[in-house]
Amino acid sequence: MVEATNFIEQIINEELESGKVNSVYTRFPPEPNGYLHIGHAKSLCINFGIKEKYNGKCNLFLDDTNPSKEKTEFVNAIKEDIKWLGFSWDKETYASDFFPKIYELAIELIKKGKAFVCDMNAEEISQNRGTLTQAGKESPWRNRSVEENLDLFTRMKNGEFADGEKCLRAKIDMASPNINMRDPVIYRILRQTHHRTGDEWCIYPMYDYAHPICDYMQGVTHSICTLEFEDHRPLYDWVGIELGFAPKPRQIEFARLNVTNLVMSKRYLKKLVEDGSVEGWDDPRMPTLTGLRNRGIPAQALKDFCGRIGVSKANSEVQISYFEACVREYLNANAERAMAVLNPLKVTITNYPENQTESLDFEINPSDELKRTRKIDFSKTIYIDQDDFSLAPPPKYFRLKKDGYVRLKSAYIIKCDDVLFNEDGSVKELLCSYVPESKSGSDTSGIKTKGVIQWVNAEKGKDVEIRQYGYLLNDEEYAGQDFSERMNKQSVKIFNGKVEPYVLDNADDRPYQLMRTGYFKLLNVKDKTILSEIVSLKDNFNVKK
RNA sequence: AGGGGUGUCGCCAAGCGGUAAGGCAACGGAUUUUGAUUCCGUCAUUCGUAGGUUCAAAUCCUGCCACCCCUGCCA
Repeated sequence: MVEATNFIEQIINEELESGKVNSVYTRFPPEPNGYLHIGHAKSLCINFGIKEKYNGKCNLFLDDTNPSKEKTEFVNAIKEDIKWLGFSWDKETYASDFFPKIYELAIELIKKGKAFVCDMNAEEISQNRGTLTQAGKESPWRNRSVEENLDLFTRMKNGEFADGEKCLRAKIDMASPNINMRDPVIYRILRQTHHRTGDEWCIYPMYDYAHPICDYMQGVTHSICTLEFEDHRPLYDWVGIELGFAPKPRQIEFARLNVTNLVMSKRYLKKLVEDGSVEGWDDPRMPTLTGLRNRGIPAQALKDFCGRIGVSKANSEVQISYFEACVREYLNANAERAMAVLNPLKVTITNYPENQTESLDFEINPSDELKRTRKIDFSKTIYIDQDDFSLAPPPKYFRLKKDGYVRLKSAYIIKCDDVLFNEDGSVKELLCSYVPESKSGSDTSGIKTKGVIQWVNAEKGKDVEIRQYGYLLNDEEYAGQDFSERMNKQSVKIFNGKVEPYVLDNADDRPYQLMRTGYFKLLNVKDKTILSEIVSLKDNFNVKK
C-alpha cells in the first residue's frame, strides 16, 4: 500500500483496502477543441501520476461528442504536449469510438422506459425546466409508448427530422432540486461533419450521458474531473445504475488550477490566436503547454510545480511566483552558465598587451559534479554592462566605480583608472588596468573584491536581440479592457546587447543562465531568432539599501 | 431563494479526537569568483464564526457567516 498524498489517493487506498477495486484505471479526457494549457497539466499529473504510483493504467481519452468544435489539429497538438511532459498513455480512445455502443444503450434505456423522444424545441425545454427554486414541468411527450419512442429514435438516427426538431431525454425527475436530473437531453440531432466519423451520424450523445458509458467501456475505475461536475455526478451514477454497470466507475472531483495573472480560459486564448494578438497557440506569452515549452520552461519543472501545489477541493489561486520558483530551481541545477552584457560599455585594459588573447576556463555550472569548463577569450578590449559601473555609487555598491576594484568573472581583477565621456556627458569608455597575478584560479594578488561582474570580449561578442516576455495579464488593472490592449501593456522590451558567441553558436535550444541576469533561451518567433527570458534571477538587479 | 461544494499563516497545503507538517513568499545571519546558489535561523497558543459534547476538538454535534458551482439540444 502506498502512502496517500492527497484526498483522491486516499479514496483509492480505501477502495483498494476494502476490495472494492483491485487495480486502478484513469483517463485524461480533454475535448479536442483547443490546445492544452497549464491547467490541464495539473489534471495530466493527477491522472498519470496515479497510474504510475499504483502501477495502474491511464488512457488518453478524447471527448469528441460535439463535432461543431472539434478538430484533428487539436488532437495532434494534445498528443504532442502530453509526450513533451513525458507521460505515455495505455490506449488512445475517443468518445466517437463508442458511438455505436452509446446508441445501442440508448435503445436499452428506451426499452426500460427510462428515456423518451421529446418533440419540444430547445427553447421550450428550457422554459419547462423550472428554476433553481421551482420544479420543472413534465414534457407532454414524456409518456409515449416504448414502441413509439423506439420508432422515433430510429428515425432520428436515420435523418428523418431536422436539427433540433426532436431529442432524446432521460426520464428521471422534473421536480429534482438538482437541475441536471430534470429529464436531461441525452441525444441531439446535429448535422455536422465529425472529425473522425464524418457524416456517418446525424445524432450525437451529450457529455453527461456518453461520459459514464465511455469510462465503463474502457475499464476506467476512477473518473477524475473538475469541481463544476459535482452536480453532474448523480446523473453520472444514474446512467451507470440504469445500465447495470458493474463495477461502476467512480467520479471524483478536484479544484481546477488558477494562477494569478494568467489568462486561462480556452475561449479567450482562442480569441487571442484568432484575432492575431499573439503569434499563435505556441506564442511564448501563452499559458499553453506549447507556449511554455517554446518559452523554455522545462517539462520537469512544470511537473514538479503540479506536484507541489497539491490536490484539494478548495477553490484557490496559486501565485505565479510559486511556478517561477519551480522553474528557477530546476534551471539553477541544470542550466549552463553564460555571460552577456545587455547595455554595453567599452572597457580598455590599458596595461594588457595589444593583440594578445588569452584562453580562460569558465565553469559551465557551479553544481556540476564533473566541474566541467569551457574556454573563453580575454583580451585588451572588452564590454561590461553599463549597470555594472557607477559614477555615483550608492552605499554597498559592490561593482565597478572610479578608482575601485572589481573582479571580471573567471578572469582578472581590474581597477578603473579613468572615465571617458561623450559630449552629452554620458559615459563613453572606461580605462582600466588589470592585476596580472589575480588570474582566476591562481590568484596571488591578495586583493579581495566584493563584486564580480560579467564581461564579453569585444571581438568575439555578437549582437543579438533580447526580449523579455511577460505572461498574459489577467488582473484588475486590466478588467474590462480588450485583450489586445493587455498584450500591448506587457509589451516586449528589446535590448541590443553583446552576447557571448557560445550562447548563439550552441546548436540545441536548452535554456542558459546569463550570469547576474536571468534564465534565457534561444527562441524563434516569426522566423526571427531572439534570446528570450524565461525567469529572472532573484533580486539580481537590486542594490540592497 | 432550491441543490451541490469549500473555508487551516500573504499564497498553496498536511491534519481524520490527544494538544498545528511541509513548500512558495517574507525576514534575520553565515558562506560565495553569479548581490544567484547553498546553508542556518525566525515566521499560526491557533484552524470562517458562535455555541455544545468530551479529561481532551482544526478534527464530533448545532446554529450562523463568507465564497464558488448549477436553470446549453457545450464539455
